[in-house]
Amino acid sequence: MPKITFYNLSIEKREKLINAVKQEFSRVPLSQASISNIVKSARIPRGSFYQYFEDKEDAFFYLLEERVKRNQSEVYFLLNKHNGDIFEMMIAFFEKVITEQDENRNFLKNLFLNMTYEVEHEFGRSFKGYETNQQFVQFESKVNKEILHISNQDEFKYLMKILTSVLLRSIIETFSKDQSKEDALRNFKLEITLLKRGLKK
Amino acid sequence: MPKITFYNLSIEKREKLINAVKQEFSRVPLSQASISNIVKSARIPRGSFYQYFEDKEDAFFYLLEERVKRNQSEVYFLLNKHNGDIFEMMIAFFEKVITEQDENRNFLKNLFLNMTYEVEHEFGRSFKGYETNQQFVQFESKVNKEILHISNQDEFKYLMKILTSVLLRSIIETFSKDQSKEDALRNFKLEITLLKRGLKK
DNA sequence: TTGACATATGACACGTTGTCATTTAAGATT
DNA sequence: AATCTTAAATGACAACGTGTCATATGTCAA
Repeated sequence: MPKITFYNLSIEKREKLINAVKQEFSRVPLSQASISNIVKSARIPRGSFYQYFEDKEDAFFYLLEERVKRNQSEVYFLLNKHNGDIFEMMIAFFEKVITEQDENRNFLKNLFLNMTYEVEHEFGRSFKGYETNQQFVQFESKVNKEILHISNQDEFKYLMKILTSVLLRSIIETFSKDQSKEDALRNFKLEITLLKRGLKK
Repeated sequence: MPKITFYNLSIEKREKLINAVKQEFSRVPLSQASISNIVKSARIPRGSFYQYFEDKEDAFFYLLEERVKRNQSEVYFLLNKHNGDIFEMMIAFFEKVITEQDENRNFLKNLFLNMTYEVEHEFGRSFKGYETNQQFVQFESKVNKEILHISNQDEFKYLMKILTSVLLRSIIETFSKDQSKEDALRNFKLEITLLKRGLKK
């Protein structure tokens, strides 16, 4: 987590810093990003960076968390829009992510092509909320369970795990192969179809 | 790929080097591994390392590829053992990976908790073989398609994609949460059950 | 013995990281 | 206004890691 001093920053200075951070993580993935570049582009002395963040990772996860918060709103919105149909929500979410433009796209590309467990775990919160609160229950209540082939609470969790792992892998494939929106969507929809109807006769 | 000089090495020296490499990548994930440590533990001069490998990644992927080759044999073996039932093969493979012991386990843990796209792609070859040859067709021919709910060649590919992504995420979860073999297996089997019967009523 | 080629070696230049002693700023107190 | 106190800013620096390169050493054939 960013240090208190970060939050005490004036809006302008904070924006300047965030932009520099974003720029660096859009340029290269976390492992290749350099603090030297960030401070250079934000025009702050090196020591200052460490006044605001613990390290590279800290800055990266700050950015990621902001994105996850936006995702959560998006997920709610899409779930409502599709009347609680989780499959349709996933497809809409998939489409939204892969059509992101410009710097955001590069950030996402670097993010998805370098999905360590920690990053995946954080990103997964887009759908689950944070354990500490009741967001998962809240989320669950928005889902139309009528159409799902599950017999208990527990199975719903596994269903979500399956869906998010297929979603993630599809996004990764899209970015890695630079697939067109159309191709990517067709592939993902096909996988969802298979998932819905089952893999075994 | 390792350079020719690497393959010209005497068996003893090569073993010594490989062990040092393995040790380092069992200690920490790729991004944190250091060549300095490797050469120290292999007792070779720094320059020699670069005589054999391009860089850290090169050494890492060499190790990974060796593992993938072994996986391929294992997959064939397990597929035969279970009469072409791909679901049973997956479960058996899952069990084998998560019960790996000692240094191998640490290597795998670092591997799975830091699954970048490139690593995942390489690892995925455990099931698919290499594109350049007919291994995928060969693999496919060993699978009992009778029990699969697919209507064409193409759908089989998607089915494999789904299964491998669920398998991977399950392994990752097992390592990240340090689950017991029993818990992990129970969870994975449940997911396979859901996958088989379909997620939608 | 010599030449030609492959391999080995380790010092070095370069870049990056995180720290810390020092300076500067911002309030609070008298 | 002068002084004190605490927070924040600064940049030089030590420590470390990387990849290279000029030089040394080994090998083998002519």
